[in-house]
Amino acid sequence: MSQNDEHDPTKERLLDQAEALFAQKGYDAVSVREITTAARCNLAAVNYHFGSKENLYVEVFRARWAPRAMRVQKSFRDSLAAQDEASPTTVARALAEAFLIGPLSDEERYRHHQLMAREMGQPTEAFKLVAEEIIQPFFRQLADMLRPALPKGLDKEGLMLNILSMFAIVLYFNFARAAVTRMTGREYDEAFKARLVEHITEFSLNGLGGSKEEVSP
Amino acid sequence: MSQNDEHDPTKERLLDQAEALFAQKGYDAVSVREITTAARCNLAAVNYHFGSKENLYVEVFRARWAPRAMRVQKSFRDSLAAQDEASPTTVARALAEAFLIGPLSDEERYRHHQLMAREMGQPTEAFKLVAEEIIQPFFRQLADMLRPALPKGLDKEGLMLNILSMFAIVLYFNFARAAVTRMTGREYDEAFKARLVEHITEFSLNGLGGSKEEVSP
DNA sequence: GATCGTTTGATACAAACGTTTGAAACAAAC
DNA sequence: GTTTGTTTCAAACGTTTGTATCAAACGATC
Repeated sequence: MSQNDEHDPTKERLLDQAEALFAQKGYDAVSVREITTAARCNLAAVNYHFGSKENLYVEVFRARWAPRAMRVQKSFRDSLAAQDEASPTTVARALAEAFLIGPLSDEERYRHHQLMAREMGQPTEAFKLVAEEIIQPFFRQLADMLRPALPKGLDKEGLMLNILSMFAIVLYFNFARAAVTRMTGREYDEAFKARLVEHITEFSLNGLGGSKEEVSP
Repeated sequence: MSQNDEHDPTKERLLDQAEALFAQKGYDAVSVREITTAARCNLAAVNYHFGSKENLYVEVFRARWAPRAMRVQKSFRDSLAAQDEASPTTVARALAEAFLIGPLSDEERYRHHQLMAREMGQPTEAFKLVAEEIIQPFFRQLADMLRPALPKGLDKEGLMLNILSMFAIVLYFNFARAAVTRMTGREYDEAFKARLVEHITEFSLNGLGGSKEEVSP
């Protein structure tokens, strides 16, 4: 064998272009020809490297989406570690910052959440991978962080609903940019994203049981 | 002319089946043959009645989606009118109830929010219609209701962000049922939907400036 | 009951789809 | 320099796509 590493240029280009197109248009609206043209390679390359269009889609999640999700999670943990303690306020702000500003470029973030939203609404084979290896472990971490600061009477399910709601908002403000821009009249520049972080932090506080705290750091 | 009313059985069946399939699979994953087979009519019927597949899609929003959105809004206004006053608490609860329980069957609600989520992430011609005639007027109503109860210092944009966040949560718990069921282990039965209404009401309160109130009615 | 516009039906069409093929090009090993 | 395994390429495969065509069936009006 000659290689099992990840440095085949054609394969890399296919993954990049496939992800961008799948995120932008959805699986069925993208043709293999469109992907291979964008990746400047032959039509047969998809079937040679990935076996099928569907395998390529799943591989996009394994090789591109999941690593990027890990980077976002790390960004969240780092900015939280810089705080004195993990109060609901600091957790909420760190989460909003990681997912709305964080380590990703604007285009990366858009791709990331478009793909996520599509899988949320219509789970495929890729969702199993994403849920088991990325989302569930992260939610467990979040729950462990927040549990000590919980108000009495909030059970495990209630905590999960709160975490889901925070994610719903973060997801929405990323994947529905067009709608948000239309409703607010604002583009996603740095000022607006900072505003969104403030908003999400404040909005999430009550659910997280931190309504008695001050929002500003 | 023989008719301009809405009682052509074939046309109606086409709209029904098209909506169900578009919601379930997305525009590109559904073929005209699939729609006409489901509607038990000839292949040519789509082009005869709607001119093209794309027109049919837009017409689904005009003839099915929009009227249903109006029914949900009416349900919201009615349950709010039964209250003494439109406090943030009652508004939040009425909204959650209208969109999670409300007048729609479970399948209707699922269709409705699937289509909405798709248009949010990737707006088409249909989104213009939906935004201008349904969403924006409703948001204006909501803003007018909430404005008197606003805490000081919450500007127009902040109010819009709060409304968007409430909708993000409501949308998410409807269109991402599969993901929510996976994370919580709960099916969307009456008990869970009631739990979700409670959760959303409470979660939204801080953002809406009602954190000083009691949640239970 | 003949005539009209309207709706259905079977069929045809070119274009695009995902996938397969087999030969050419390539790089490394001997 | 030949051999070997890997990758790329143009071309073609059989299906399926959205749309067009046109005759048959229908329903009301005269």
